[in-house]
Amino acid sequence: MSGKDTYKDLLKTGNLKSTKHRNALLETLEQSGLPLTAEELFLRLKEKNVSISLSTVYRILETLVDKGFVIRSQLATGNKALYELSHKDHHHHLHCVRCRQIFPVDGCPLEDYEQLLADRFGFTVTGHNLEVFGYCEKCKDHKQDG
Amino acid sequence: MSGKDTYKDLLKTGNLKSTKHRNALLETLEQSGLPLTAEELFLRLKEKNVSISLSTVYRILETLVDKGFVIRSQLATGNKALYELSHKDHHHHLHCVRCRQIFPVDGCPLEDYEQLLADRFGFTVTGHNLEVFGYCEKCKDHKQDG
DNA sequence: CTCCAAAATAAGAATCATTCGCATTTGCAT
DNA sequence: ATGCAAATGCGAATGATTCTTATTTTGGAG
Ligand SMILES: [Mn+2]
Ligand SMILES: [Mn+2]
Ligand SMILES: [Zn+2]
Ligand SMILES: [Zn+2]
Repeated sequence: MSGKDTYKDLLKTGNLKSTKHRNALLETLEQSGLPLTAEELFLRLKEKNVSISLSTVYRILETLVDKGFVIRSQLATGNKALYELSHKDHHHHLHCVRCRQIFPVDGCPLEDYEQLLADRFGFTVTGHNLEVFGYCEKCKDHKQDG
Repeated sequence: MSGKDTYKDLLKTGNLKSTKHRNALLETLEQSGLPLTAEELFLRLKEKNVSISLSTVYRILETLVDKGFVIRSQLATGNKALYELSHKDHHHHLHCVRCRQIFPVDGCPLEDYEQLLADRFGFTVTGHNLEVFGYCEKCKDHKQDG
């Protein structure tokens, strides 16, 4: 499940060289399953004894976003960007405002809406971002707390 | 339509003093109708001969967001936050990726979805952000251009 | 109206995520 | 194996936002 060249073919489709940094970063994103910040990735790579510069993490992420292999998102409140693999099906996340946990939710409620926008406004939709805030099951009872 | 104390009552409901800066900023947001960055607000205030510091623009915006009078949002791609009045009905925006124009759209396609999230995941939704990207009517023909 | 304490502002420094510049190393086609 | 373009390391630079502190303004008490 974990090799140096696991993502060689994927990278090749983007005309990108297969480097240990790119493979390790992609593997880390895959193992996470949840979106991570550049710094979180940097730290997880360190734990795996992958020596890498934070600049390189950012550079690799930028490249992978350009190629469409990675999705970048940014919370309205948060200051750091989040990155996750895009090879999974399109989906969204629930953000618990108390414990900060992120819950992925399969599927998307916006397909009909995008068609409506095309019909009514002549707007050709190419993508969207949706983030939902609230209290997760464990935190809903503490809704009043600080 | 334009006075120094136009928003005195609104501000009072938030225990905020009615200052010329706050009134002018709120008036500018109201006149815009579209979300603006802190810097855009700063420049529009200058044009109105309102002498204000950029730090103050940020500080006022933070205060108004805390009180719920202003909505702050951040594009996944963009680096600057956008601010708009929240006293209007809940709505979303279309972002043209070519001409960068923003088109407000009344209404929200997510009410049913939020109920579904509550039922299926026990997640108590308190809010959401939705941004739709694509090509506006004028730009759709140039979809291939740089 | 005058005066005071609290709140708000100006100005610039500080912060922090992200990007850049350039020297060095690495991947990969030949 | 060789050479060159691509990738990386590392520190400096950038830019949006926040913070610090002195000064000014507001709203209310007297
Ligand atoms: Mn979606
Ligand atoms: Mn909405
Ligand atoms: Zn929670
Ligand atoms: Zn357009």
